[in-house]
Amino acid sequence: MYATLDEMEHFLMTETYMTIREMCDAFSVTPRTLRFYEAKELLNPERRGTKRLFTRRDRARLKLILKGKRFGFSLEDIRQLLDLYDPKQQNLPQMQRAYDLGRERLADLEARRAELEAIITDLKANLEWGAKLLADPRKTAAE
Amino acid sequence: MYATLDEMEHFLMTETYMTIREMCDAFSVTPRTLRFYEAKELLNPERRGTKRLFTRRDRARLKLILKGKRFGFSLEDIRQLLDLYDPKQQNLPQMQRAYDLGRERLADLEARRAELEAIITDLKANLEWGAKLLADPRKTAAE
DNA sequence: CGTTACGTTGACGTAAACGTAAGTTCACAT
DNA sequence: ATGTGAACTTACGTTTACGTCAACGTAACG
Repeated sequence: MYATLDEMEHFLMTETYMTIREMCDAFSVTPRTLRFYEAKELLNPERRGTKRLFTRRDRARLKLILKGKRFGFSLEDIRQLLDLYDPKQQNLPQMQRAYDLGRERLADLEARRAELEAIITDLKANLEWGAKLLADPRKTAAE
Repeated sequence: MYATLDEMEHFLMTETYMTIREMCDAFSVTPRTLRFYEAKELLNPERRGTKRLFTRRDRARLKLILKGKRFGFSLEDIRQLLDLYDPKQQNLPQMQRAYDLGRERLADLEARRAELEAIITDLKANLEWGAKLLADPRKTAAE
């Protein structure tokens, strides 16, 4: 589809509108997924007649959605985070709420980072132990 | 239930067996969840008669399960990781497979760590921008 | 003008991860 | 002997996040 990844990135950043198929190819999702996200108000593409036209805003949001999912956030969690990222807000009380919510999320994410760090360290140690065992099975009984 | 967290930790580490209720209280899960994990072969408590007795091994595994879930791993993903952590393995080919799988997971986790780092940085920047806006709303129009 | 390709809206199906209710059993106190 | 409480099994229900038709619209191509 694209000669290089950079070419795709450029397309993603510059192009004003993208069709559903272009979106699917660019993000490796199915049309069903995009329509589902729209139904859940995570995206809201414009329409030319009946067809969807995804904007840069939709692309930015989709990126965040996919990342969020990889960290075990539900779509509902993500929807709330998205509002925070959206420079379309101007209602002050609502902004304050989004801000507070954002600080909570940040604390949560930093806690996760610590956890993740621990898990990685742990797994590494375990793998090294496994490597030794595989290299010299006689050591099996050793502490 | 416990006077301090340390007391609970001590209980978790020293006690040989725990009932399903003790497990639920200690890990904030429901009985259904523990039985479900057993059915999926993520845990295998011993039995006194018909009742489940959870061992230290079960507790260690449950800890990992809950962590894994927080990072978006499926129970099936986790089941495979658990075998890797288990010092009960002696089958060599199976160990080799677990080892290889573990290295893949490690790469995956390190990639996630990078992503998480990026997300945190991003969110921080966003929050600071939000803080300024909240402090001085007139700046709304500024770049 | 037909058909091929792409897109749309329902509507129903499905896998994962439990929730929930119904009925049973077993230890133990009254 | 009987009730009370905790745990058990069996089985169907629920939520999330889509997959998978079916039936239709429309734009373009030969």
